Amino acid sequence: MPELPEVETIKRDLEKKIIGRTVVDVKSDWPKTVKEPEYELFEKLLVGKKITSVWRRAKNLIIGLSEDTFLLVHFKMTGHMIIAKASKLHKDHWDESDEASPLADRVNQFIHLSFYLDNGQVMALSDMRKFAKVALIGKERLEEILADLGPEPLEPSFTYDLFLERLNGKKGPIKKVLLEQDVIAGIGNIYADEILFEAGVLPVRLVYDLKDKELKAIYENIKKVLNKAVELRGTSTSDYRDTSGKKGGFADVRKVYRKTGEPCPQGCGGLVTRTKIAGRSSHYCQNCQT
DNA sequence: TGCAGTGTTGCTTC
DNA sequence: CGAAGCAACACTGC
Repeated sequence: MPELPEVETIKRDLEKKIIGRTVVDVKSDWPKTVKEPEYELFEKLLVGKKITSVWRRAKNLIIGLSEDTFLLVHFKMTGHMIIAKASKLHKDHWDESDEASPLADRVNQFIHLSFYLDNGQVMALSDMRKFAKVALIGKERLEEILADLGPEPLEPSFTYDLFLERLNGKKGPIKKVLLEQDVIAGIGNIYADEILFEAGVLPVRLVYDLKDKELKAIYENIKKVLNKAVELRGTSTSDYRDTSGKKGGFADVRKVYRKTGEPCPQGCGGLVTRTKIAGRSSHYCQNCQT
């Protein structure tokens, strides 16, 4: 699930926990996670590199390393990063009474790539479905990979005019277009549904058909919903956890996503309905959204 | 028991 | 060419 708010949460945690550390070892039981360079070289190149910065672009996490190299991480469906003492990642050391331990949860068994650091800690990629991808690349390659992404919706530079410009000429339902990373970067299925609910706009509505007032409401709620989700450290409907293994708080305040059949939270008397748009399940209130 | 559904994206197919 | 479908993988719930 890691969408913009989840990756932002990971980024902020990592900034506090890993900057200045040096990678001393790399291990993986699923080398396919590494896209480039080939795994053996990836491991070899990483050892000895110092972590200098942590960034986010759309749903990508970027870890800046010495010698102008970058570790690019995309979490896809179930990936997330865990920081723990190296000893905590082995079952022998599992303390079941420790709620904050990543091992208090079903996280450890899905760790497929581990970066051992020079302070006895590990940064570990936990990823049940093994879709996550990482790459170790230079600046030019990084820029090439990120080149097609649309604007960052939480940046002040993402103005209403820019939003309109990005939507201009886009075909199909608004829900589908909100998910397109080259139009606006970072929105996924959960937040697209929540944004459209707050805006009172049905997900099937065609972009060219939306009125000024509706466009404005969507624009404002992109910022509002994403900011709220960042504040609450993301959504954990399933496997997502922060770097300490804790769940995000947005799942508790979400209004429609995966609430099919429940009464509308606005109390309008309608029920939350589910439909499929562009192959993705979409949740909305037939009463409040028009 | 079995199969549809799950947060993403990029490749294949039509 | 664009759009739709599916594959990558593992698990949950009906």
